[in-house]
Amino acid sequence: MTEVAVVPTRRERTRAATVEEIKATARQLMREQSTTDVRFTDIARVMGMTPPALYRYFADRDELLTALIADAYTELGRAVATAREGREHDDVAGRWLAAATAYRDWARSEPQQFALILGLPVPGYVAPEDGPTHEAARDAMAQLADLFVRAAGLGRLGQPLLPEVSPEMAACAHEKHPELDGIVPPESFQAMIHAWATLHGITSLDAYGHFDWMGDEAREALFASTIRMAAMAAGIPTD
Amino acid sequence: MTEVAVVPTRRERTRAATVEEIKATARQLMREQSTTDVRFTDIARVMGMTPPALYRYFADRDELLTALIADAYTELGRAVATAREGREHDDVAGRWLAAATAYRDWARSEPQQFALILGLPVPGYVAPEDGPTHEAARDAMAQLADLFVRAAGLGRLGQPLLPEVSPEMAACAHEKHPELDGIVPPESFQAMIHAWATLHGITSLDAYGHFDWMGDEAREALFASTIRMAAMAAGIPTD
DNA sequence: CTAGAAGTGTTATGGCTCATAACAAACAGG
DNA sequence: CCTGTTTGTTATGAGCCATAACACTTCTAG
Repeated sequence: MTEVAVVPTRRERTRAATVEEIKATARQLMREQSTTDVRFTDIARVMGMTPPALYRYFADRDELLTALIADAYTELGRAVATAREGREHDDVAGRWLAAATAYRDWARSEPQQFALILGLPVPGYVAPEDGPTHEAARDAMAQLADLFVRAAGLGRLGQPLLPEVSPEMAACAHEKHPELDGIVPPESFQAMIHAWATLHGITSLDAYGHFDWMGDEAREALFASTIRMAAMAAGIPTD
Repeated sequence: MTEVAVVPTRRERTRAATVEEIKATARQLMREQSTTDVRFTDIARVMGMTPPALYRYFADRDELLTALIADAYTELGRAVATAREGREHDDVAGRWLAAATAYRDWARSEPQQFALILGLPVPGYVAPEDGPTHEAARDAMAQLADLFVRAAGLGRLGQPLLPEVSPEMAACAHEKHPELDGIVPPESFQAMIHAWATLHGITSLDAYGHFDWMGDEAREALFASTIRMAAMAAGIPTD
């Protein structure tokens, strides 16, 4: 346990680079072919290798898929967090808008990866024990929760449009997110999920092309109004 | 053009029955395997046939997929319409709740088919010219529009939470849905899509298992509150 | 410096699926 | 009963996943 390799060796670096190249190539092919179904043959061909060589880096397609899911989940989270951090700490309205827009933009630019983490589980893929699949949901919630905690701390978290909460939801909030106790009231916890659902709905429909029948300007305006409505309904200040 | 076969022959009937059995088997396998990726081999095995026989009924996998998508779109529409018709004509609140619940229940019971029409377009599948893929969106909109038209006719369509509408959205409403002119104002048209986005978001997250971390009662309560919030925000009476 | 070990790539192979071709059996109408 | 259509079969080829066996490169220890 002493003297662990703090500095990666040359081999470790080249191996890591190859792993990254494989994943990047897979993502590129996913974009080009508009599918989450990646063929080892194609990845290898693009990389100038033969298919079996990929098995030195990933045991099978599921393992590659798991890595891609983990990456996607991380990248979506990072995109949202970065956008959020770009606004002042006390600009709650701006932070909600920025985070929501980042969520939407990432989904539109990477619809396959978005589907990978928040769509129907991929053919044949089974999420590993406590895997990152559902963690995307948890993380999205955590980022939203941070927004609500901050708004509450600033005393700017308004009452949601729907102030009633069922005992089950209140209990769920207390059990699953005890860190919010005394800070974000149950009705705001519920409203938080409402806001996320609205954001996720408009994003999904948009990312999968179901608003293609309307013009770009109208679609942008629709998204903006949806986010604004969600904020109003959730008690997020809209300034 | 005279004397077209109004009565299907025996052959036509058996053929249609086989087509239905193929589709039903495909749907069954989709459910059992939790995937939209259906293998001709499996369908044939379940039906006691050999794989090439299926090509007598569908030219290739895409054609079967197209048929399944068309069916799914029809069935979702029918499920929602049936639920809606189960309520009195003037029970606007009940109709919204019933329609939304049917939408969610169908998605939960048939997540693969739901993903087929409203998720990421399937690997390799290209929607035929004016195909039914995006029609699911149009149909969902039409059913919602009917609800709003009826509410407006009864004078019970309230002002939405967000009364402002961008010129682009107003123009889009006028161009794409001229039948609503003078009946459903632009801000309510916009609110209608907001309501659908919220419904679709909560439904997608639920159907794909992203609320599995909460108990069944909490999930039900969450759905009910979300639908109620959406109604309030859209100006649908909640009684 | 030089084996031997570890790592990384290749070709060869088996099993599975999609899809077509060629052929056989069942069926409808004169 | 006979003939053409429909519907099924077996045979076959191409492509992909995955493994096995083998070859080359790179690191490391003596």
